[in-house]
Amino acid sequence: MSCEVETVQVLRQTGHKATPQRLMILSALRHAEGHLTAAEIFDHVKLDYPYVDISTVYRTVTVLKDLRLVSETDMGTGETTYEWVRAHRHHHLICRSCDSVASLDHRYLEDLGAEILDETGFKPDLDHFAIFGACKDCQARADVVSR
Amino acid sequence: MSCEVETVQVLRQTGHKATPQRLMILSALRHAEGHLTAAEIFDHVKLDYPYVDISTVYRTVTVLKDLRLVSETDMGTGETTYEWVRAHRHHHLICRSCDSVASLDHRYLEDLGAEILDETGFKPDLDHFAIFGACKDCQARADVVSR
DNA sequence: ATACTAGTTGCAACTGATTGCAGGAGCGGC
DNA sequence: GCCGCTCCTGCAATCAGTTGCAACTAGTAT
Repeated sequence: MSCEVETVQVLRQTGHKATPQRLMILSALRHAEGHLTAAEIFDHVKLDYPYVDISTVYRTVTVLKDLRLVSETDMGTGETTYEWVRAHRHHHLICRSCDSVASLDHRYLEDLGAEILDETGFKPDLDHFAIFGACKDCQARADVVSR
Repeated sequence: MSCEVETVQVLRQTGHKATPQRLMILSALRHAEGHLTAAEIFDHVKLDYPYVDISTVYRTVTVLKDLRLVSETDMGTGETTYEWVRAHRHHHLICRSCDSVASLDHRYLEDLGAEILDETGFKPDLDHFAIFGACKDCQARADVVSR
């Protein structure tokens, strides 16, 4: 647990409290590479503080998500995953057939967002999407049965 | 229950069986206006056949979803909703602040899909999206706190 | 009509996630 | 340093959705 000063400020400025539990959850997310499930965060925090409750993990990631500090993604595995939001915004292309995951630059969604805002006035959040479909290889193999 | 002949054919052609339970679930979805939750489908079917199990409802909508006969949408209410796929493909713009729901024409997503396919070779499914964000009114009121 | 088989059902147990509540703790003001 | 308001936590109950399994059945072949 270290260097979380800015995050703590963001929390306080928005009327939230910087509790030890939150800092531990924050730290787990910050120092992880890529996505973590709620259960993984839970296990990680338990090493330092065995009394945490899983509901605290869920409530904390909800707060962090609302503050746009972490992104939430349903990768289609049954468990939702969370990721610390870093500089490089990206999305995931998940193949329904072979479950491979590729990255998609934020640019594509940015254009879509701008277009929707222009034409409808609705300002979409397109922070972190999981887009399902068929990857190149599986299309080639054409064993994608769907219809 | 009527006029489900084509659907029954699609089921059979894909190696599925047209069971009474499925026909009732199908009928509930077909004759409903808009979205239904699994629980709503369940209640509806129970009127005709009180022995259905909720797991049958879930398994059936999964099959129908895979066949692209119904679309699944998480409207952010905690319950997933299902909708019979009709001619007019559309998406939903859901305001995080006031929970209002607006429609978005499929065209926007179609362009994005084509672009992704061209540049990455990944063929995305963009059938029916729920896009969260801030509606025009709530942006104006600027009581959208986020960050 | 009968038999066979793969897909389906209902049940019960289970998993991931959410919620209500009473006690506890952060943090801004004095 | 202490007070008090508000937010937060852990617990337990609950909800939405999934899964393993044995019994059953739609649809096909005979």
